[in-house]
Amino acid sequence: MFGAHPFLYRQWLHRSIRMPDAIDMATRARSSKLSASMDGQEVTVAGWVQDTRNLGGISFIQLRDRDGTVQLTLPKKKIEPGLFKELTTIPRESVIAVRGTLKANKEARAGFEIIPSAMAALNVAETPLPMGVIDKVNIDLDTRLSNRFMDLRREQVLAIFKVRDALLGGSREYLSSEGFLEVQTPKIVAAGAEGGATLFKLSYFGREAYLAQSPQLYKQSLMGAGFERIFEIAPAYRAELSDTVRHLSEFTSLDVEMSFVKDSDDVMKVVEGLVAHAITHVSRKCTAELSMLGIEPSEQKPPFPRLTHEECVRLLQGAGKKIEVGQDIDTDGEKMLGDIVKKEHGSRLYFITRFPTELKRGTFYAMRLDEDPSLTGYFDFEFDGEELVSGGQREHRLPRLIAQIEENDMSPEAFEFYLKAFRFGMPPHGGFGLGVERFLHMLLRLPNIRECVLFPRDRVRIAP
RNA sequence: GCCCUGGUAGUGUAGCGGUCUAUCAUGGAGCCCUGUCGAGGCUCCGACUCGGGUUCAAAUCCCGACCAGGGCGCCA
Repeated sequence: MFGAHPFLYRQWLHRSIRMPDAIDMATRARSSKLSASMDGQEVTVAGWVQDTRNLGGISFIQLRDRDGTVQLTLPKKKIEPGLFKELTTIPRESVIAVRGTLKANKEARAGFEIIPSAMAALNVAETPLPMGVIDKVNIDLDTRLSNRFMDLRREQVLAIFKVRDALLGGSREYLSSEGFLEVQTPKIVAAGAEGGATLFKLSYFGREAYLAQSPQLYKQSLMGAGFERIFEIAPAYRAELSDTVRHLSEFTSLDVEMSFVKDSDDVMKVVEGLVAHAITHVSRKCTAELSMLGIEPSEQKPPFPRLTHEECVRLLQGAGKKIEVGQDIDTDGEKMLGDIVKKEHGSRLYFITRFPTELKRGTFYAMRLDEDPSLTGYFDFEFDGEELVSGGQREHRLPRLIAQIEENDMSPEAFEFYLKAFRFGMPPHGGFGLGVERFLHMLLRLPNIRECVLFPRDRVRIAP
């Protein structure tokens, strides 16, 4: 790997220094563990040199780690000259370890500072940096993503991933408390849940295989297996030619499936319980991160409004949109609807229920309403006019399922492994899929969904 | 895939036929400064995406390629 960059490799060898005996990494404390109450103690800190302010007779260095920054203060007369010189001239973003004395001091913003007595330059950064970490100039998202390892050092970017962690943590907490079992299903599959156009094809020991676009068929198989209530948080792959601020080629899908439901409403209750709990969890746990991102914490209380697809169309017609009942709501209509529902129901979160069968055509496993087969029990769950969740009760009766597969011009033979589970005891069941990045995108009101992924994959980007 | 817009120092930009030896900020190199935290002062460094064309003259106009941004369709 280094073969292509001998220069970089050589430089790395030269500039890296073994940890000197004066610094014991076993005692290293992260910035959040230090406080003014430790006045006079010897401490070891390590991190990235974020900023150096050399005023001549005194210097200040902000040393950053995952938790924040700590200030190193170097009064020239009290620091050994060689150490002063080394610390004040090391390039920004170099990684260093420092031992020193913690001093409580009201003049320091944190209320304390560290007076260094020894340092180790663990990795000296080259200059100039490909992008600034704390510079006050804008950086294009494309530049940021091309230098993502450096972009992720920025505190507001890191904050997104701390929120993501809390969002998934809150989701797991809720689902676990509701008796759902966390599972993992294969991502290399022989057949897709929907049409073939959106599948990434790959060569599997000479045979054709695909990256899973959804765990749908496996989730349902597990209902046949008697797992009753399961969830999965895993990547899903879509080879759609979408190039927008809300699409990714690889995204994280939070999928839920549950047996013995009476109808889609049972599924909706889990959706709203999950979403409300996750938002509340984030609001309580990530106050600092939310404030850094300019987001007001909010606690959402279910139930959320439920509007039938037909009602939504009528609302849009009332607002002057050209649309007919039974017709799909386009992107513009979806956004309008988000505004209307917020105004009339006071909620950013709502369900669109009773989707017309015609609009869920690819979704052959959707159960249709007995009283009106032109409608399904399927719903979308929307957040500020963006689709967050799609789900509903599945068709568990084999003859109808086969008929619906055939109606979609697909061959039941291709789904044999899946259909087999319906022949030997399949309970009525339903579930949903939630786009984790979509959730973050809307919750944090980020301009682009790519912000929510460490290393996003889109139509053109496969590196880094 | 379609429509629109744009590519100028490491980064973000101004300029949009001659006055460009290309603006500003940020950054980098260096110097001064004992309380910085958007530090301050001084010096220097660093760029017109590529290929054709039009013109006396192209960063600037035209064509193509490549790259990027926004929108649509589709979807989580």
